[in-house]
This record gives sequence, structure tokens and C-alpha cells, in this order.
Amino acid sequence: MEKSGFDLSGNEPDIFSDQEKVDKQSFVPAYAQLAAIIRRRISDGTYAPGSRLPSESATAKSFGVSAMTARQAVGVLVEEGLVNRVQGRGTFVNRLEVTTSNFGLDSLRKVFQQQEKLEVRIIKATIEAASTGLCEIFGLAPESSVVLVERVIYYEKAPFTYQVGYARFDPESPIVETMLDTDVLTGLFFEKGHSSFMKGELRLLPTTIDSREAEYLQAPEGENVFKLEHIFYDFNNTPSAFGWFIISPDKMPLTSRVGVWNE
Amino acid sequence: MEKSGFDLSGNEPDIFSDQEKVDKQSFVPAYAQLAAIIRRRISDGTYAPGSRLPSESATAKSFGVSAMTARQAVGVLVEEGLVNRVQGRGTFVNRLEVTTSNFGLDSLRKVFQQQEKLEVRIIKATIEAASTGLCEIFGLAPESSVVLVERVIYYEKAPFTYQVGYARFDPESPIVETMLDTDVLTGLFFEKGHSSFMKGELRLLPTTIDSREAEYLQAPEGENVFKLEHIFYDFNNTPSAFGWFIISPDKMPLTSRVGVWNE
DNA sequence: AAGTGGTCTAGACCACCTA
DNA sequence: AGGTGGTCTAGACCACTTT
Repeated sequence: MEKSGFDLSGNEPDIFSDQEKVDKQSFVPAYAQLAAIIRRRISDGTYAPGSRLPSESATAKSFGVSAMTARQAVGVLVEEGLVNRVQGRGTFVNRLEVTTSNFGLDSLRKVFQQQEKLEVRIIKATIEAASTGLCEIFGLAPESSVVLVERVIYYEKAPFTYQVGYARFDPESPIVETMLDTDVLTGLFFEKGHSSFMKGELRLLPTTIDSREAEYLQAPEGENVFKLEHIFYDFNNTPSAFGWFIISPDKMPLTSRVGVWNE
Repeated sequence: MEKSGFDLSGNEPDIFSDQEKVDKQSFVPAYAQLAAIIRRRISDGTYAPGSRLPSESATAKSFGVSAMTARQAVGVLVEEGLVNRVQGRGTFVNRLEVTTSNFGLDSLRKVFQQQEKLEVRIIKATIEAASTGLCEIFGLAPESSVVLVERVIYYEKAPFTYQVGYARFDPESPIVETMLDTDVLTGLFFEKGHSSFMKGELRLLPTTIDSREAEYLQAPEGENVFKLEHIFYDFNNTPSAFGWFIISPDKMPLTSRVGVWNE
């Protein structure tokens, strides 16, 4: 409970304690230190999978921190997927399971952040009659018009992704301009100016590239790639934009880790 | 925002306030109510994308809750990906971006939890010489042996996934028994008894099923499916198990949502 | 210097579960 | 009834950013 500053007191090890300590003079937050200690105990089997962790209050007392801090430490492990809190029963060590993993699109984000290395070529930008499928998606009457934009996005001069996007054709809406604006580097879904969208839903699918896509992406026809479908809704909860990205797993690796990795 | 239970105390609306309130008598936690209020303001444009949220302390004061509670409310929105905290500067409303989405394997977990509906058929279970590729993965000398298990897992009598798994052949290790144990329903990576694993890494890939897989899965050859590769490490940080699942996107839909969905 | 988020305390009450 | 996690308070100090 001492203060920081010039405290050079020889912190003697507590001979009555058999455990690691939280160093409050350290720049590393107490909760992070405590999380690391518990994490290590999980990884070395002290706390086995399926077993219950010591209660948060007991942990707090045992490490000389407040209950909130102990709780925060456990919260770190919860977010890492290592443990699971159950109200009234306790906190339990998770088993190592494939199904707990999560795949993020960080690799995609990193690429799209480097705008200076990106280049966009518009393959097609038209207004055309919507197919029945599109009318369903957009909730449009048959024979309505939609905006279609096809793009190839290049990263460091190499084709990175092929993108197809449809939007409701609404002359009142700024979406049309945005979609047709060839100056926009990364397209509708990556730049400012879509406060007109409120929410979106994405779906990841496996597919193979057809001859057309193969040409644009300079890749062999039939290659296995990801198709990242997206549908965006405006502030009226109306589906307003629909499309997909065709992208190789080489350019968008989807990996995930489970268990204890940081020691 | 109404009262719960029999609390009929005439809480008069505060005519000096122009905003929604947090009802502390509600069963809904204050932080959740506050999060909902802020979320709504984001969705209706009161807090526009890119703009700064009122500070946590200001929010706390304005809604009559403690700073910790306001912080917790903002934390909810951070986890939802709606806002972004920057130390010393403030909390900012995120733009709606494809790249912020995350894909989880919840659909897979739900299936594997229903063990009574699962059935496993072992296609192959042998000990064989490792290929050079496998030797690399496991860090084995050439011509070492590995355990190979091929399974088809059925869900409600229909083929669900085709699984191939390799493990180091180590007679001392319980892994061998586990892998060969035909009684284990969901296999090595879903059941108890692998405290011998410390961590794992997964990779999601698009692929097409070959004739062999097509037969086992009763699916058309050439269908586009996911390949979920996994590699697990034991407590010595040695890669000990490697394999993959072949699974259709119908059975493992990967979807993700961005923006404000819960109103 | 002032304001922001980040951490922390030492209490408190509650809902939930187990015994 | 007693223990567990879940929420909440009213303060406090810190690191970081901006003015």
C-alpha cells in the first residue's frame, strides 16, 4: 500500500508467502501482473482445465489488491477465452477447444490503412435493371434500377481484391455519387461519408474464382478464395448496399489462437 | 425505462433535464441502460462517426452515476466496436467498416455441445511413416512415425464434417490412446483429457472437396467448403497434433455484424 | 494547466448457486 | 446460510494529450 516516488526500501521477500507478488511500484498495472500470474498457473497446470479458480475476493485478499482489481485481472483472462465466469458458482478454466476461436480481419484493415500503396481501377460502373435476387435483397419492386460498381483494388501494384457492389438507385441519395466516384480509393465501405449507414452484416464464404475474376486478379481460374459478402442498412433499416469482395487467403490470412500464448 | 416490481413511487420527470435517464430502480443495470442511450445517440447521428463522445466524467455527472459506471457503459460500446478510446484525447465514434468484423465459430460450438446428436465414424486409424511435410511441422527426424486418424462426424444422422488428425507418435504419451479411442465422440479436440495441450493455432482456408471427401460427406465433388486447420502444442511448446476439418459453409455459417443492431 | 482516459481503493448491496 | 460473481459508489492518483 506504499506510495511511489523514491521508495527504494529493500522490498524483502515475504517469507510467509509461497506465491508470486504484485509489485505496485512497477509500471505494469497490478491487474495485468495478477492476470499474468493466474495465466501462468493455468498454463503450468496449477489451475487445471475444468477446475475452479480461487474466488475473486480470495484472490484479492491473497495478493493484497482490492476486489475490483482482482476482478479486472480475471476479466483479462475472460477476454482471452482462458476462463469462464458463472454467477454464483465461480470462475472455471476453459478447456482448449477449436470452437472458441475467433477470426478477425486485421490483415485486411492493415492493407486498407496504407492508402498510399493502394490503387483502384473501376471495371464497370452502371445503372441497370435489378435481378430478381437483388430486388429481394433490397426489397424493391421488380424491374427497379440498381447501381452496379465493379472494382479491382491493387496493393503495391498487385491485384489485391475484386469487388462487386450494388446499391439502391435513389437519385436523392448520396450513395450513388459515392459509388461512382472514381477518386475514392478504397471504395464505399472504407471511407468517410457513410454516416448514411447504420449497420452492416457480413458473411464469409469459400469459393473458386471464375475466368472473369481470374483475369482481373491475375490468378489461376479455379483457385480457392474467400468471398466476403456484405450488406449495409441505412438509417431507415433498409438494405441499401450489397456486394462482395473476392480475396485470396494469401492476402487475407485468417488465423486464430487459443490457449496460453504469452509467457 | 419504467419501474420494476411494485415501486410506484411517483418519480417525476426532471423538467430541468433534456435527456433520457438512467433508472436505478430498474433490473437493467445502470451501465447497460447508459450504454443503450449512448448507442442510440450514435445510431441516430447525435454522435456522428469520427466525433468525440462526451468525456466519461461528464457523462457520469450528467446521468448521475459514478465515473466507474459511466466507464463501464463506454466499455460495452468499445467491445461492440462502436467506439474507440484514446488515452488523453477522448473516446471517438468508429466509422462503419468491413474490416472491424470478427467471425466466431459459435455455430460449430453449438453443434458439438449436443453430443447426443453426434456420431463419429472412424475412417482410418493407423501409425505410419511421416511425410516430409509432417516431419517439418512436428520437428521430427525423417522417417519418424505419426499417428493418423480420419473421422467423419455425423450430426443428426447427416455427415457434418470430415476430420483428419495427425499426432506425434510417442508411446509414452496419452495422446495416442486418446486419438485411437473410438469411444470419444467428438475427438481429440473437443473432449476432456487434453490438459496435455497448452495452446493451439488455427487457420481458416477456402477449398474444394475431392472425390474421397465427397464420398464421406455425401456431397458433390468440387463443392466449395472451409478447411479449418489446427495445430496444437503441448506443455513443452512442441507441436504435437496437427489436422483439419472439412466443413461446408451451410453447416458452419460465418457471419458478423458491424454498427448498431440492438435498438 | 486543464482535460482526458487508465488504474485503484475500500467499502457496499444484489442475484445466483450450493449446501 | 454462506460463498460466488455482478454491479455500484465516491473518492483518489496517474499518464497522456491538448491548450
